[in-house]
Amino acid sequence: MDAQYKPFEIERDAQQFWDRNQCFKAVEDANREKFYCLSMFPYPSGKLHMGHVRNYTIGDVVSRFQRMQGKNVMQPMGWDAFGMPAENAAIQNRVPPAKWTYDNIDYMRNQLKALGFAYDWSREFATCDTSYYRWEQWFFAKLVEKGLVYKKMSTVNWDPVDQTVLANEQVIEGRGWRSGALVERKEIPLWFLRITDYADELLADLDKIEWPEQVKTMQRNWIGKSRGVELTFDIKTVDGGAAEPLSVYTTRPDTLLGVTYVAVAAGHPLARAAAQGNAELAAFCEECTQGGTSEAELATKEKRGMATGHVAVHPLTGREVPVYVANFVLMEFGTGAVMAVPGHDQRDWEFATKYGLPIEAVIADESGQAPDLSQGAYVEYGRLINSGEFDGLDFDAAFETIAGRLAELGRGEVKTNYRLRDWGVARQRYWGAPIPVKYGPEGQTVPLSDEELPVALPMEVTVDASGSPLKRMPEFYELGDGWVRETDTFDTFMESSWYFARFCCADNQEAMLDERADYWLPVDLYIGGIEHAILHLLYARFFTKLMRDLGLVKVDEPFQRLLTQGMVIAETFYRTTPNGGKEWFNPADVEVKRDDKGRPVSAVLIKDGEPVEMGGIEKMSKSKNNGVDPQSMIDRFGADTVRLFMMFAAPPEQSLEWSDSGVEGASRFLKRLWRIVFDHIEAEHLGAGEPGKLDTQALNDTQRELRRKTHETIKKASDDIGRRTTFNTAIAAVMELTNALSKLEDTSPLGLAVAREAVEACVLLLAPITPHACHALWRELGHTEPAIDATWPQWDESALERDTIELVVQVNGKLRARIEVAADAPKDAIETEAFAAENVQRHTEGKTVRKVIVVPGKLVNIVVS
RNA sequence: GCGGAUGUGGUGGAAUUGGUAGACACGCCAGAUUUAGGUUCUGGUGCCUUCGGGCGUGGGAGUUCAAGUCUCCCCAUCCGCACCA
Repeated sequence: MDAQYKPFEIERDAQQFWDRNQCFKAVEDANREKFYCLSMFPYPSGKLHMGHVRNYTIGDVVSRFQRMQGKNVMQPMGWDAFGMPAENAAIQNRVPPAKWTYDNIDYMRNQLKALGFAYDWSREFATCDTSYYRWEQWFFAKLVEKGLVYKKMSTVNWDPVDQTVLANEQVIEGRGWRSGALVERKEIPLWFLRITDYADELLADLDKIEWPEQVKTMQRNWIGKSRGVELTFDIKTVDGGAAEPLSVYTTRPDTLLGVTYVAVAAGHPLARAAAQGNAELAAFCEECTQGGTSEAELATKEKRGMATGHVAVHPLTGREVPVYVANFVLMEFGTGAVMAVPGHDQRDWEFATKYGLPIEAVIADESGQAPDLSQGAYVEYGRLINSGEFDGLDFDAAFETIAGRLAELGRGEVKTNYRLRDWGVARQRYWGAPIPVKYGPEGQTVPLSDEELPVALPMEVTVDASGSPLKRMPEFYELGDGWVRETDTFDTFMESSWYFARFCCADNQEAMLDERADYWLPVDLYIGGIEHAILHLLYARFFTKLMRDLGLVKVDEPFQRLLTQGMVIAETFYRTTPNGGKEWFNPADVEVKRDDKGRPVSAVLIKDGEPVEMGGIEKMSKSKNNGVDPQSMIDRFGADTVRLFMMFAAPPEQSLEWSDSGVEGASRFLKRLWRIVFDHIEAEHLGAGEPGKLDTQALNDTQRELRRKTHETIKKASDDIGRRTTFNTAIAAVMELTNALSKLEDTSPLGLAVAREAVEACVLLLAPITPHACHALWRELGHTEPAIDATWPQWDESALERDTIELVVQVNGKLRARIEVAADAPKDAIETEAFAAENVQRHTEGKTVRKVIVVPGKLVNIVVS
């Protein structure tokens, strides 16, 4: 054994061993408990970033840990390969998206291999492989047959200069990112999946899965199930005629008597009709179509409106209130119209204040009086006032009574609503899976049959900024006899909604899924960024239910446990350029100066020695140039050091701050571990050649203490990795054990035996985290079976027992003494001991003891006054 | 704007069930070895202090014998918002 830790040799050897023996190839085995561990697959953007390394290290640690628990583990990897960046790269570099994507995949695969992840590479695929998306097309066609798909008009961001549809990301402050043109909202027909049909099940099944509560809450709020009333207002037009009654939905029917106006979307038929004879209103409606479609943009922009001149007739009182067109009401949401109660809704209040509309109180505050509405709306529940016959009712009674009255009058009904909207899956882009539908000469819309599938995406294309090349390729869409193929492609969320199932049987060319999916599913632990908490995870859950209902899988939910990992962040550095912009410098090119307490005070660029500004700690990104390249770290320290640092620096759910000195610390620890094991083996050789038998009855105090530390560490690390997934504290515990081990100077046979137990525990407990070093060390310790297949160490409860324990003694909650008592000492003996302590006497002298609290095993608190 | 989180020494973090705040590591200081520097090893390190002790977990209130942990209000930062992935 080499006295020196040489990570590059060790890592090469270990990886070759695993590869040669196909250690991570997963085979279905009904007699063993399975564990399917999955990390969110990457988009092949070019090279791995630290976020990937963190994500995949977590998955790998859990996979290797579960394998050591004896489970049949499957950990696959693949590529989420469709998406906009490939098109953008194609425009910039004139490389076809397919070539760009597959080149990136080749590079990134090698990076993953260098990190030593225990993947079953035989299951690898990219979603842009025809052999993958053909089944998505097949599945979509089945959904069309089942009526779970429909086409309807929908709003998109339209760039009038580039004549193309823009993603929300491509709309910067209301303008197209390339053209700079003011973006317009445009209506086009698009394909939708009926996710709302599954809203109730998606909501209810959240109770079945072990996900972080915050993620479940976000999904519940996103689905947004509410109970309310849908009611109608009669409309009197400007000229005194009648128009179609206006339908609105409200969750606060108790405030119905406080309605002082109603508002409709600019695209609402009522608004369109009113605009016809009203140039000013028409101009306003036109203005409302400008700007992006994102909810954040709509919600934060200035609320504006204009009266239509029409009036709405209150369904209960007959009162006539004005009808406004408002820019914050959208056709996509609900009925495209809202009733406004400015007294009890803040947004309505602001709008009413701005346009001088009446604000009336119909809900009493806690004191039973009309609330003060001069500074804002009163939005709490309360008893009704100024509501005629409904006065005095509380929310529940008012809800039922008013809903009942509306129903009697044929003016409304109780209705359950969802915030969730159906999923628009069509994109007007090239680099995606073609939607498998054809259109006939008489307007027929027909899903493609099995014989017509797959529709392969043409690979040799020229991409420019003016939209999908498919729309300019008759050889793609012309089918003859007047039939044409759909040129839209799928939302890339479609591919990521079922890849976890395909990993179970990626080699099946005859079917989408087979019985192997029943063996592996559900995924036991799914790991990925919190940014996917809603969309991706909701769509994957939805797809699982669709696949179940088509008989393809047997599970209701795809991911039993979920771990949402935090971001990787780093310090930023910049200089202000002469034109007022900022030039960002990579942390690798900057040297930070510290004061004598170690506080960073300034920084200079290494290249020119001139100062740079410190811009604060931010998420690693291209725009701030603060990304640390994982490859350069692997090249410098080796994969184990990078993995160890990532797992040690923070618990997985929190953001992790990159620190060069932290990485050096991780490297130092591995060197130390290596030397401790080396020294131990040397000591064994210098001694009798064999460590003595571990006779637990014969241990002296020091030996017993180390042995207790060993077993405490095993217990803690097992719980930290297995249950809590707090790898940082598991590592800290092992570090404590190595610290104790290096203090031990005992070369007696029994001492060596106790030390060996500790050394082996360290190696095995760290094996999932730093697998290469532990692979080598385990072999050096004389084991022929590889560390990956070693049994996870078990703790011995009897080793944890103590004869005496230390208790703290508080006086009035302040720590005053520590006492050593027998582990089984009775309460009164503990009290006596506590009062006997010198410092306790000093603080209780001349005072009256009011109370004594004894918490067994923890403390004694003496309350005096 | 709406929804969800986070905030603890100079720094990353620990404290799992309301019970010793600061484990472990980084940094810094001192010493040893070596010395060109680094490496390695040992010890110290929350702040204030009249050396008795006092203060201290973003800020303010509250519950409790006891609060980083529970409740209320406020501030700051981050994530998501349906065509980024």
